[in-house]
Amino acid sequence: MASVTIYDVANHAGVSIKTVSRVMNAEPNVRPATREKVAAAAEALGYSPNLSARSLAGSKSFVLTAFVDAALTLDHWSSERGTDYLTRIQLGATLPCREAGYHLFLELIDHDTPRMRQEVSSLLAALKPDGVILTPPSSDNEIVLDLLKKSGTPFVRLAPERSLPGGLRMRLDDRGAAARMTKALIDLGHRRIAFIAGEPRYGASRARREGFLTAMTDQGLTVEPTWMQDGDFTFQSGFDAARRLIGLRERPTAIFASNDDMALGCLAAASEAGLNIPTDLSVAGFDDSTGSRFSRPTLSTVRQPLVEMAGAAARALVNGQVPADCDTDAAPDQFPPFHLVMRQSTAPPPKA
Amino acid sequence: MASVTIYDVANHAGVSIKTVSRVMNAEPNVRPATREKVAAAAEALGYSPNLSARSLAGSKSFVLTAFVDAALTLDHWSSERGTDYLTRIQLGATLPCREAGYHLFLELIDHDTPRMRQEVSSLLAALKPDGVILTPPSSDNEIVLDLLKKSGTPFVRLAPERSLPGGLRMRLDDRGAAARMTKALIDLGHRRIAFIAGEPRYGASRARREGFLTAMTDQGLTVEPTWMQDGDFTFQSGFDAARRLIGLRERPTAIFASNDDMALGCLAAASEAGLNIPTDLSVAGFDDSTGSRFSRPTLSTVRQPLVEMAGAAARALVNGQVPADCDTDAAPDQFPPFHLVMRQSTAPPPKA
DNA sequence: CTGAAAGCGCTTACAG
DNA sequence: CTGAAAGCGCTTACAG
Repeated sequence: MASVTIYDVANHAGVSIKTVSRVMNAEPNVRPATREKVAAAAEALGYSPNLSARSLAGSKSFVLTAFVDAALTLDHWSSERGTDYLTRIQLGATLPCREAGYHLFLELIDHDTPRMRQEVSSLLAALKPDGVILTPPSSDNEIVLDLLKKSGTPFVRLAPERSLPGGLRMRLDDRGAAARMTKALIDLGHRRIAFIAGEPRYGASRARREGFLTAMTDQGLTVEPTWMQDGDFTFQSGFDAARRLIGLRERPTAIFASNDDMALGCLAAASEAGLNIPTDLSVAGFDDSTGSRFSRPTLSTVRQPLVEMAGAAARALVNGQVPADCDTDAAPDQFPPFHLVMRQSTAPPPKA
Repeated sequence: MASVTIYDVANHAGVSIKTVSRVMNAEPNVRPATREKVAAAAEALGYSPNLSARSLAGSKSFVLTAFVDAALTLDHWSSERGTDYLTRIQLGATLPCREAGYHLFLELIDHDTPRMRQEVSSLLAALKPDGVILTPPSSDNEIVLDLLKKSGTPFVRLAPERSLPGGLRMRLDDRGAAARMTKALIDLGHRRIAFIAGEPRYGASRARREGFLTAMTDQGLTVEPTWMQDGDFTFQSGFDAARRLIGLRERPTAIFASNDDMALGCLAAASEAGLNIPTDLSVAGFDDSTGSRFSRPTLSTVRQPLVEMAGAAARALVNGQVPADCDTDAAPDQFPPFHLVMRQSTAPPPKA
């Protein structure tokens, strides 16, 4: 079946193709009667503008690309473990795209391979996306960020971990989420709560630390200096910090590690010390990483609202709200809502 | 950054754009020296052909589209249950696409809504995909099939259930898989094995039935006529059939239901009769549906190898092996390998 | 083996 | 408010 083009519609409606173009793009300066005539003709002929032609002629490609790590996806899939990035991104981004006449290419990227630069570079050249949604670890990949900037493509970085510049950085409200998790531990009955901070270079670390301290203070609880431990977001640093905390004379009844990897380190340290989680000690993490769902016990944590974030990212991109040289954190009121996920690693404190 | 075009490469190499085009598309009739010169220029400039331009000028769009059900995806995601279609399709189809310079649009389709026809139709008009991969329930949706045929788009139907015509139909080897599951039950020690057949209109039903009978015969086992029950692939029909089987004087020790829904019906009937699965009775299904993974007990079943099927589908499509008017079952040697997934619902028969 | 011309189906920039 | 011309970056069909 020969496809119907803008010329067919123009003929059918008795106008020029430019007028058809105006109507299809909802541009101003068309008389209502003309507009309706054209719309009717398009409807009757079943006309939809060819994406390639629009893309080639115009300044927009009507294409968004999301970068997702190939290895991570493969791992998620083959281990048959719950939630995965791909579906969440797709679900979140699809609706805003559809509403704006956009289409989404979800590209699996082989991070940390020699050919990645070449792959990403030709992806951008071939697709010319109007915007790119980066998910971890793309969000923090210097080569990706570099290529994106050079190509002048607007991009949104979801849940970036490192304080690299560039793009619209979108993450949950770390401060508020940490405060809420702290409050949840307090509500369980805990009073002696320790905190393991992350790599201090990252804004997220500071924000989570602040959230913890604020919540404690707000509830009228004191924080012993020895309960504030430094970590660097690694399992090992969580393990070491937990060891120190467990050895304390005035041992805390709960540890809030400011990411899941460190919280998993706490579980290991507790196990080594013969402590039962959660009856002897509660442990909470942050991120809702895959590991948190399959540790023993499973970890109470804070979930990054990836679906909502992908939606907000797509919306910002299709609305042209992200300039090519953007280098800002998303405004606080754009912070998507987070969720506390309380699993097996937290419980009321042991009776004194 | 102004992007580099075919003209830049032509200038750099001192040839015409047509020659550059030949080299980029690996066409014949270019002197090796010229070819190298052009390749070097493209490399040096970081040139990648613009997909829109190729698509608009040429007969191919270099785009494949996969249709996935929106509601199903949403359900999979929000229930936080393992495997999902989306990831499997993406993983399977990505590699063949990449190798052929193709890109994949994964489109979420709202099946069974009034606007579906319009949506799919404009999708095809806008994207002009060179091929479409259909997953259930798109594989059996008459409107989708109709639109695809009218548009002249080659398509592959993954795991189609109904005997509607059209496309390249790709499914696992039902006969072989049923035989293998039967063999697995026999290997567990079962001799009295019942079978619940599906809707006889479907080829798959007949094939599974044959596979069962063949395996029983090959192992020298007899099949009582009362052990062969008719079902129609619904939960209810499985429930009813299982009731009849359980009431038999010579009750079978295992029931092989030829799809998961019917097998789940068997579980319900067994529960009603106070039988313990698997100690009193083994039950096996077919499909590896989501339900099979979360029933109590979890169901032993046959997995549709969706990743491999998506891969084979993408390969056939990008290689142009699927004519627009294709209406055939994939050749038996193209049947992707299946896997038996033995879970909690099967065990050795009770000691007599 | 190589290239000049035409055209894919739109949007842009401009004119009226 | 509407339209005629030019051009986006390629491939096709043809010529040499």
